[in-house]
Amino acid sequence: MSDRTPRPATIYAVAERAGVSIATVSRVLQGTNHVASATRDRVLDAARQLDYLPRGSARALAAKKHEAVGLMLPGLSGPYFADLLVGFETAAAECGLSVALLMTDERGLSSPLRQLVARVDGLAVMARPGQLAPDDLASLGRWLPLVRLAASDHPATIHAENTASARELTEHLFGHGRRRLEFVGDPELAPDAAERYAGFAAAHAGLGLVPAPAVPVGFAEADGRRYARQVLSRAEPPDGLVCVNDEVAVALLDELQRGGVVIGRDVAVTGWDDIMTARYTRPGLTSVSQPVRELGRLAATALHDVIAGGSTPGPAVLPTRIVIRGSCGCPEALPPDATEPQPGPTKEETK
Amino acid sequence: MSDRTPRPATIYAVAERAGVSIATVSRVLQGTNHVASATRDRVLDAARQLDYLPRGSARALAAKKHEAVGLMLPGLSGPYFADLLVGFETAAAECGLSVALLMTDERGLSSPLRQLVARVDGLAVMARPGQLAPDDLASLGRWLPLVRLAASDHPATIHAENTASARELTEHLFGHGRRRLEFVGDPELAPDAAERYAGFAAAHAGLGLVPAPAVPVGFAEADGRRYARQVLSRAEPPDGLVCVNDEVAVALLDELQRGGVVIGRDVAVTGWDDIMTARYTRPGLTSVSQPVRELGRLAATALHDVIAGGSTPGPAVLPTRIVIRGSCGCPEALPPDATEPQPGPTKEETK
DNA sequence: TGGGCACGCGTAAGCGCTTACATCCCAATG
DNA sequence: CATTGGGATGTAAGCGCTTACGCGTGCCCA
Repeated sequence: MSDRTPRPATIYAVAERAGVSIATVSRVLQGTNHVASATRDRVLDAARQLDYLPRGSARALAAKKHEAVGLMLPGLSGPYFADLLVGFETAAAECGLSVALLMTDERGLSSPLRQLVARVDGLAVMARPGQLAPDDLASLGRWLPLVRLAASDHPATIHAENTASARELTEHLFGHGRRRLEFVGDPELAPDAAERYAGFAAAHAGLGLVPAPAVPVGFAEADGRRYARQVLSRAEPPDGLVCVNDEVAVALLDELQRGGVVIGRDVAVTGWDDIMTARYTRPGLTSVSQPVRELGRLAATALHDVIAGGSTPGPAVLPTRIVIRGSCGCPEALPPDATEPQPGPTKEETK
Repeated sequence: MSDRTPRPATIYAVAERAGVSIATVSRVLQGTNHVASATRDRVLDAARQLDYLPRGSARALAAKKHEAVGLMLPGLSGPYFADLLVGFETAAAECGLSVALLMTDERGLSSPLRQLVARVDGLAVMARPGQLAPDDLASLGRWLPLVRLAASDHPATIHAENTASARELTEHLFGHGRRRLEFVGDPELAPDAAERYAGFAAAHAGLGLVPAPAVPVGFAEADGRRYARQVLSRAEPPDGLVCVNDEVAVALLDELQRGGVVIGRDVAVTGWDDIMTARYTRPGLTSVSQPVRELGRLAATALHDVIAGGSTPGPAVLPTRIVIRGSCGCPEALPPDATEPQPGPTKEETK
């Protein structure tokens, strides 16, 4: 613990011990240039004996690169961000890049952001609308390669497909005979939400219907619960609820059930993201599965390409997959009463 | 995008523009020492005009500190790690520290780890047993302050209480009249798991019973499913299953239900972590809630204290809370058949 | 046998900051 | 009026590494 050597070995110590110059040590350690294998071994030995570890800061300063990328997220609640992060980190590591993380849920972001920007070679940003002024972003882009996540307004954004899936999902509910649909989620809160509502509206337009206005609620369970209670108190409740994400959907579903509503019969409920919980509600939650991890991975590799190659990162849109379970009204191979045996896995029809 | 200036402003440019020396610029920018307010304003102006941003690497090199801490995790699956990360990042940010993240699920960790260690002032490590050789850790500790997470063998570990809660949970099942209990989880896979099994065993010992050997399965849903199928095929199945975490528990619960087993009547099931899904199974999953976010927060602040103060980080053990729902056999205010209205929130008795 | 050419390695010039120390100037003091 | 002290600023020495450049070998080929 406390036998931490006051001054860890430097490249000079290694060079001296190996009887070579620091340049040679440097060459050996990063594998550039040719070094006679005998010399290399001596250097490697010396480094090992001294437990040498090059200071990242010194390397970064001299080489003018950090070998690190940053990821800025608007919070880390829910499985969505965790998965995104996994994909990002994995891909970054494969490219030999460290990952610096910044969550800026509520905090004033200016100072931490600058700190982050000063220590990475590229940055992936996912931010809520209004969280980051366009000026800030422009200024960021002047410093380093930038990739935007799920920002429909940005040219080089990378995100999952929303509008078409939302339309298809909505049409699926129409197919179940549902006509009084509502979109539960605030389009103002995220570009993704806006696109999903657009798809919801498009499906209505396709049938000559007028979509109900979006229900402006947040992304958390509490938001879903709250709205469910409001629905329960209404004289003419909707017969279908297209939720902006699964958190809202499962909470809403749960609360409606507690209010005596039979999901899939009285009302159809759908979510978005296909989180773990969607598989465990009764009925299972029909949802839209996004390749979130892939999204993170793509962000990291895009950054790596830009950093390495210098090309501008292109936009990308990833495909989604509608996962049908019981909450939309589809039959489900599940024990409604668990006393009667019903073997076999959940039926998950994918389009 | 591509109007990225080839050479961003340095401290020299700012100094020149402000008509002062770089020392003064440095002093102004980090608020040390006294600088005449007129001078300060000139410097600040110049910096703003040039959009100056100090290179992190140069600062780190000169100041011999990175102002960053690292977090090493064995994967990021499930809500557990995400929450831990949130706590860690939040606290680190409050201390003015950047966060570098390293996930080392399967990868050979040597190289990325070294890269990480070279760029932070302190490191919090959570690793599976055997993932990190004791030598590695000792060597790490020689480089920088280290905090271990959920590593019962380490002196300065910080983790949540396990044994007592497991014992209490097990005794709760005894109270339901259960006698053929099994612990589903591999004590070899994590110190936490070992401690939980120890508590499970202690409860048995308290009643003069001999605990069944632990069922060595992993932490994932698939592990729970697999074991459930095995249980279903047995002549004399257990009447209580204490699972190492909620992922395993919910999957097992689901699979048993599909096999016709009535949870809470035929068998009691409990989990650990109190993840979101635990609230949505039917019956709800009885689980143990850990202050995971607090754990992350504690790790970060501990590191900060060590870095700043030089004191060795002390161990810490955080309290847990047993959350009773229906899966253990307790009555639950839930609609078994959702056609009959049953208002009111889930009853969650906490000890 | 000599010129050229790789190859292997050392020399030294930075990279952009922090900070100990020196310096300057002016107000306060005897 | 000379002296002194201290606040404001400049000077310069690093921090530990990368890398352009160049020198000295030994070897091949003419």
